[in-house]
Amino acid sequence: MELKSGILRAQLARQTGCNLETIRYYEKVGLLPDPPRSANGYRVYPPDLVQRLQFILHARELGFAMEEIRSLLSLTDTGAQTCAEVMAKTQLHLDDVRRKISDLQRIERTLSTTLAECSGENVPECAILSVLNCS
Amino acid sequence: MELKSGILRAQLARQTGCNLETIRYYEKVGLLPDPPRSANGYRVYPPDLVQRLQFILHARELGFAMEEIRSLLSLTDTGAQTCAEVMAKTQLHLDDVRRKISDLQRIERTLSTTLAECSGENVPECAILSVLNCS
DNA sequence: TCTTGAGCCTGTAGTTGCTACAGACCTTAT
DNA sequence: ATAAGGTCTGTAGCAACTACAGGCTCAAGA
Repeated sequence: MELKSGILRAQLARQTGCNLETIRYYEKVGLLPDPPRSANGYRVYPPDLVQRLQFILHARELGFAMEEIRSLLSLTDTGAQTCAEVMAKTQLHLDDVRRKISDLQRIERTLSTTLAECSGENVPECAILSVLNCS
Repeated sequence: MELKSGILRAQLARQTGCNLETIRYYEKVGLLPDPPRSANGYRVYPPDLVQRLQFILHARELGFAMEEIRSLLSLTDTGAQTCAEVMAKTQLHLDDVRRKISDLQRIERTLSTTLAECSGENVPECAILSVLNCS
């Protein structure tokens, strides 16, 4: 099969560590463009898509939601993005991450202090059950 | 409508703060039992279901997954639960919570240190974009 | 040449934990 | 008589994927 300077989906997946099906999903939701097709209908990606997909995957690792990633990409797609804009979006995401951390920390404190009150023995009375049953 | 010592779904929702539809959902997935019905087909809950639903809601607030709640309930439903069993399940959940916290903290550190490197000005160069674009 | 196996295509279903309808019934009050 | 509100059922939608099933196509080996 002749591929003038393009790669197939599995190669894109391998080069980025992305799941094969996820690539198709990102295409469906518009994070990746509809790629050109070869004569037999196979997707043929230009090599710079490796970079774009890696951008998406890195953003995902940092917990950005799809909608946030979409909006970051729409900035860079114009080529006229500014650090100020990117910072603003990132700051909002960071606020969200911090909220999640403190929610989880509150849960962590409740669980660990309650666990510390448990006898851990083969008895029906249990501090955790008391907390869950409290009205 | 005659309800011998039972309450309707909306009342159960009001008394627990639970969403109306969520009650039906918990019934469908087996956390709440199929309640008896009045002549017209309305659900009529015995009053102790308030307690059970509150147990579920408290567990959800503490981040327990449905499957974990199901397993806690199946312990208490026998009436022969032990503190040791409940502790073991709770400890597993706590481990999970702590994993999530440290994942989020890693993200938080990356985001905040990268943000600190940003100029925040109206220029295209941006530390965040560099991180997202790195290969 | 035939066949086998791998790779690609599409569409769709499943995941978790809900939430929100649509359309039909029933009850209560005016 | 009718209007407003409650209840019922089933189903669709959310995020963010992941994993099939069923059908082509392609390259390599016997």
